[in-house]
Amino acid sequence: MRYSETFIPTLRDDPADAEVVSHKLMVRAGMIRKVAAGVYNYLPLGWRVIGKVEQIVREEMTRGGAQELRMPAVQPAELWQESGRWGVYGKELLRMSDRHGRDFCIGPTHEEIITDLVRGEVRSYKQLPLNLYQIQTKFRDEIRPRFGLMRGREFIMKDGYSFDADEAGAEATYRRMEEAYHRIFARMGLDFRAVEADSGQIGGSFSHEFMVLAATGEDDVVSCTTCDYAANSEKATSRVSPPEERETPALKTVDTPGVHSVEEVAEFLKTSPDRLIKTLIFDTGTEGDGRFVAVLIRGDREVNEVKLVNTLGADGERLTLAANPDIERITGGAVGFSGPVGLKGVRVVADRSVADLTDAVTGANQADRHHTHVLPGRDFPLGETADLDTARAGDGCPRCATGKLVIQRGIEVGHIFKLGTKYSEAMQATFLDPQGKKQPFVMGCYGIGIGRTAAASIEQNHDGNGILWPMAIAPAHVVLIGMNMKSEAVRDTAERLYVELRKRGVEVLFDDRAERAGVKLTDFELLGIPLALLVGDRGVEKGSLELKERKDGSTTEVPMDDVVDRVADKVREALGGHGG
RNA sequence: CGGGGCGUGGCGCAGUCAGGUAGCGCACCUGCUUUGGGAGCAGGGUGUCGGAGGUUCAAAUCCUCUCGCCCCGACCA
Repeated sequence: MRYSETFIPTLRDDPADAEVVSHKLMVRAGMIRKVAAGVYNYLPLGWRVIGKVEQIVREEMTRGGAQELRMPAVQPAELWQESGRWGVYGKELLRMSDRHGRDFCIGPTHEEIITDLVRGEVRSYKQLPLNLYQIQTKFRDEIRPRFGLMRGREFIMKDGYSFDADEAGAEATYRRMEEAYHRIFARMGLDFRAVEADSGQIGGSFSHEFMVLAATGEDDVVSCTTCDYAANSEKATSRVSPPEERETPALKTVDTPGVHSVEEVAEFLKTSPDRLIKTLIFDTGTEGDGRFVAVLIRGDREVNEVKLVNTLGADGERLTLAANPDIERITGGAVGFSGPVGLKGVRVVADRSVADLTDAVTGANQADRHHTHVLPGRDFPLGETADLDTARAGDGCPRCATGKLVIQRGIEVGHIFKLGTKYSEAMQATFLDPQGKKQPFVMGCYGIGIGRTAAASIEQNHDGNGILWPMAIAPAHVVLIGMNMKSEAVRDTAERLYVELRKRGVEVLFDDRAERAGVKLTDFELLGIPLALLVGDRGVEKGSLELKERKDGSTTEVPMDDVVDRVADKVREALGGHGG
């Protein structure tokens, strides 16, 4: 690439509408331009980065036994109705109709399409396993797109789907994909963690997210300081030790005038927040008897709503805390004094932390009154219990005995799910097993945000002057800078090196512009290409050129005759055995 | 959807409170000089001030509506 002929519109100032560093730098470096909220143009340099990321993904998916194909972006509503998701996917699904009034959507994901394809073609267990993927533009009408490529509405995703004959096969495929994902993100030089995750809207039995650790991440990653436990905060559990066990005298009701909050109650009754039982009335938003649910949790802990949604089988978008009049009707008392003792006609779910409590305190379902000396199981039935607790930094690790949990921010760049038979059953996608019996496919699905991965790399690798691309996904390996293109000697040397470097498989951005050296060096730093080879009169006369590392700004003198070898070696070394 | 903020040459912004000929920096174009860390001098304006309506002798500025964009929130008892 000759800089003078390439469309690289760099900017001196940060764009006014960008907040995070990857967004600012990708715009400034002339890699992306916004078209609408969450919708971008990918300019030549940005598109090269995307291409590099895609290529690494392809290579490792192939190694993991997957095959690339391509499905349509526009999908008919019927398939979504069949899977049941047309009704539940919500406003994120961009819907439209064609000239005949038939409903379509722009695919946010392709479980329906692939399941339809495979059920139509695969008849026998002998044709399994099958692992298919594509790299394609997706559209999700996000509530709030933001941060450039980190959360776009239109975005490029690698989505893969596997079909196995049984659980064991599906599990093996899942492991192969998990390994492939580790290789993919390691090759890109990212600092990441694979964490246990909630499977959310896609559904299924279990899943892992691949999180790039960065302060601007939108997710909280909970991990153990000593063992390898790591989970999304939506899913994370922790060891919560109960307060000291003690004898519980007979239940007593006491006046607590004007005392509402957990802290106030604990102080007023001379006890600690971890002996309180908070009772929260949730509204699932559905009609009928099961609409309201009372949730019990220890006073010093907080309900994890994602876990609650999963436990209740509720719709996460509809679940809210109940309105005050509803609370008063259900508990028969004032808001702020709810408690499980004598609570009737409503489903009660307790967090595990409540089961261990002795000599506890709860609201009495009357204004300004609480119960003391409450023993779960004795004073109220301890029916349904579940893990509903939000893990916190400093909590004990649930897996090892000694570790403490820490919380870091992470960017979700990949997500793998074991789907089981959720879609194959809903869509009656079956094959014949060796006994000639119909069986539903056991599925998995595997996503990677291509653009988001590029953005995450910048979040993790940048400095005050610009981007620091790892060699593997940089838009070029080296910038060949003609320091003064008016000098004939410089021009001739640079032109010769441009040819020779490319012959050696090095990707060169030849800065042949009639700009001053300072401008070129500044742009080199902004663009973040790992190496710069400086060709100036000084070096040409001396017979040695300067090779500059973007990462630390260091410069080494290389004899003219060795320059091509040296650059080629450095590139090969940085790619770690994977070709350019 | 709720709250807040912002829309003025390509980009970043001032001007809006207090109505009176649309500005600054960068970029861009021409010429000369300069050429190893964002050059200097001289000349050049490329704008329906997001849009529509209203008030006024007069609107970027005041009022109403509308569109777009950004941020926070949409469980925190």
